[in-house]
Amino acid sequence: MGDGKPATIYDVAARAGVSKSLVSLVLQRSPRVSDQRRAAVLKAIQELDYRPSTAAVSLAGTRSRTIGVVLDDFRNQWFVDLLTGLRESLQDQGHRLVVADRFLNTGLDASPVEGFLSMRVEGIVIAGEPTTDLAIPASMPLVIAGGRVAIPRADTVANDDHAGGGIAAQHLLDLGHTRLGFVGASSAASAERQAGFEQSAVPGASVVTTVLPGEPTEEAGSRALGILLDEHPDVTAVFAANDVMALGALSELAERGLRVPEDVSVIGYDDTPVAAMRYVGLTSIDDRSVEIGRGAGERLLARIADPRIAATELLVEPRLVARRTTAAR
Amino acid sequence: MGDGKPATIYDVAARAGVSKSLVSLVLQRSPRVSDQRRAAVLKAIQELDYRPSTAAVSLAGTRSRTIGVVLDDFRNQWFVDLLTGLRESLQDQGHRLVVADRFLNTGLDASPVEGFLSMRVEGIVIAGEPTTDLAIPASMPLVIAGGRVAIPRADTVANDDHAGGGIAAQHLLDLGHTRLGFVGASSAASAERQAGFEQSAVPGASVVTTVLPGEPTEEAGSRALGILLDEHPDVTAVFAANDVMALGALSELAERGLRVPEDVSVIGYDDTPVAAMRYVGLTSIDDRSVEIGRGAGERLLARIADPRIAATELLVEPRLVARRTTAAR
DNA sequence: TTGTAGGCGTTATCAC
DNA sequence: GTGATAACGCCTACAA
Repeated sequence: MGDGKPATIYDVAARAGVSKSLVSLVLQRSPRVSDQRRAAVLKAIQELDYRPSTAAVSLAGTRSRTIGVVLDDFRNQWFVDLLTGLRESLQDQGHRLVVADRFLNTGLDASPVEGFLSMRVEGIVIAGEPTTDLAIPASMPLVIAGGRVAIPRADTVANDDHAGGGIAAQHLLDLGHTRLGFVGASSAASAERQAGFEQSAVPGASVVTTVLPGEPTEEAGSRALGILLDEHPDVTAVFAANDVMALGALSELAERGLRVPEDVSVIGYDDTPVAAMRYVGLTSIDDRSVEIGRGAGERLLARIADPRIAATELLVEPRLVARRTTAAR
Repeated sequence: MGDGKPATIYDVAARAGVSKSLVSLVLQRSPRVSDQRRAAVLKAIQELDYRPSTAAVSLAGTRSRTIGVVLDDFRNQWFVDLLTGLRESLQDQGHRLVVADRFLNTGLDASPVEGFLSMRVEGIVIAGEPTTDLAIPASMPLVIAGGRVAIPRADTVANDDHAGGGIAAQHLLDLGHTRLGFVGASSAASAERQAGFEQSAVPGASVVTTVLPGEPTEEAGSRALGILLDEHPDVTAVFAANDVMALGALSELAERGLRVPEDVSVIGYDDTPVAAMRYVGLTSIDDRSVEIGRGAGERLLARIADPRIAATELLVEPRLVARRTTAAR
């Protein structure tokens, strides 16, 4: 099939011996078409390898049936599961997903949102913390997935960090640990996780913490744990604000000659792919990204249907994923 | 700005007191517009927060100025650097990048290519090995980035696996190792890397290999190294077909109580983000994804400009990234 | 340098 | 049921 220009409805109509309108009706699965003509049209579509032009569809139609997903960075893998959830809730309704991180079209657009606006998306999902420079029109249906910073008119669907911290504490208590440590950074999530951790742990154990200003990086994890161990060498279990910091903690422990989990148990947060690697085997708290995505999609659909509904906040319950880095005391 | 419907050129024209065409000319940076009118138009655009509709643009224009990038899976992080390179070479020409992995719009399209075809993209980049079920029209400008399976009419830009294997060997020889091992799987890349490795190593060292059928997974890396060490316990350095397998090798070594790099040096391939983590510190071969992306973008532009040019194959020279898992004998 | 008219491929609104 | 016909927002000759 050496196709020159893509086929149009006109081509299909001519080939099927019907009008352009009829083709359009078939495309939209209208029931008001005789089976005979429908078959003829479908046959022609097949033969011509016809494919509707999204440009023409969204220009002529009242809606673009497209949802834009803004990621902060393709390197933050958690979006993969989020997309799965979004897909589940959005594609049944025929919505197409378009993803972009902050960098994908820099040089063309100031922000990924710019591009989405040009595409006339019907709604936007922001994965993670929304940065203030996104400039999203007030009339655009919007949901924050995984972020805690609420934007007044936007729905929020996120993991329950406080509960997650509690789960981490309970796990360590169950294993018999009584001298616990927490390493964190200066983010809302870290603070929430810490609070939940301490609240659930304190009745049965002592908790010492080191919270470093700045991002929750591997480097920060190493430094924080170093400081914590220098002051409290008797700690037997450590909860890190996220997996990346936990990785930093692990390398710090290795450098100090401390074995994991024999000498110190370590638990992270987010259940990232790295944590699941056999070489790492990090016990972590699964933030249920798929669920978050599904919830976010549902909220967005509701908001698109009726933009005036009140903003809601949905918390998804996290759960423990036990691996090799935690063990009984 | 409670914007109801997005502004159109008509609105802009009316506000600036000019015709619609004039607005269009300004948008396209035409020099044949008086500074005065241009200023007026730009001002109106600002005030109305006008943004051209990509749908209308690609419908009316002769070209969509859009490039589709097909990823096999968002989990394979190497595409991140590839995108950087693609961006560098494509966006100067005003091309917009759209990415999709195999799953993004399943349920709507049979394959990501379907969606791109509907969008009337001007070209397609396939990241990694092209799967045969993609069904790309012969007339679509196409380049395979990072894959070795050539499609007749497509350009190929890839890392020079053979050279990379040689670099790995040379590194280990330089460190004084003489009993080398290789663990691989059944992929074209693995075979090439192995060949390059053996060819450069054999003069000065012995090489034993274990190649397992199937995918190059962490699990395969563990198994392969286990087999290799059982038969050849005297090996002091191991080259794995990729970082993931190397990770598997590392965990196998840990389980056997062998220290890295004191007892055994390990070197991977791809220089993935995981390898760069402090906790891992895996010496690896950088496949230069940014360069590959840049090259792929350039090839694609050339092919779009003249679809009849002969398909070319560009090999990018990889380079060593030495970290903690390799040391002198 | 500026304005006019036609068309891009599809949906939506009518008549028939 | 089916088929004209007018939008949709923009670009591109072409005319002025």
